Amino acid sequence: MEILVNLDVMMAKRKISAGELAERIGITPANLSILKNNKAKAIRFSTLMALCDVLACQPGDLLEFRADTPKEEEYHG
Amino acid sequence: MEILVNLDVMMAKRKISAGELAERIGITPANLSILKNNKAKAIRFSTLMALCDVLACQPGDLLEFRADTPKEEEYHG
DNA sequence: ATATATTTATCGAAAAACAATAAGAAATTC
DNA sequence: GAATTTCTTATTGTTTTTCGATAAATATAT
Repeated sequence: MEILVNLDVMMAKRKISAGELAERIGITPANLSILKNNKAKAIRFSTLMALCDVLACQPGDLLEFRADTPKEEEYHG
Repeated sequence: MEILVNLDVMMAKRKISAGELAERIGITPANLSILKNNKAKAIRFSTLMALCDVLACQPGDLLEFRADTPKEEEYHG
């Protein structure tokens, strides 16, 4: 059960690089990377807003609730 | 330009009260109220996850990016 | 290989969640 | 319409986490 940040998908759709996105939303590339790779534990609405603005999308395009990552055992055991 | 928390809509759909939701996701009613009434400036993924779990919904059902509240002038001016 | 882009890591500072609590306001019930 | 429950607002303090700044490591082209 987790929240995933699907920034990579939206970036691919918009053909925008991490560096450019970081610059346009006004955070450092280092911090954007943390967000993009699911290392963040929270997000400020100001940041989410900037992302939605620049990527022209909705929070639902960036955030996903995944109830479960099925375990190996369920496939093989 | 803002992020809105549409918790009230989802709560209405699920017929759940603020008190019960607070208890089930494990935060105080006071803090849930802040979230529900758009007074929060950020959200932890752990909280968003609990909300999505209990309400059986996606982040996109709870969070909305609104580009603009049209100003009076644009209607009358 | 060289240059560029991204990721990871560390440090410090500022912001904000959240608990606990109390008090006020608003619904609801009787 | 009074009592009761529920919700909201406010305050204080603690803890968590973002985020900037920076540097180093890694990956990705060219």
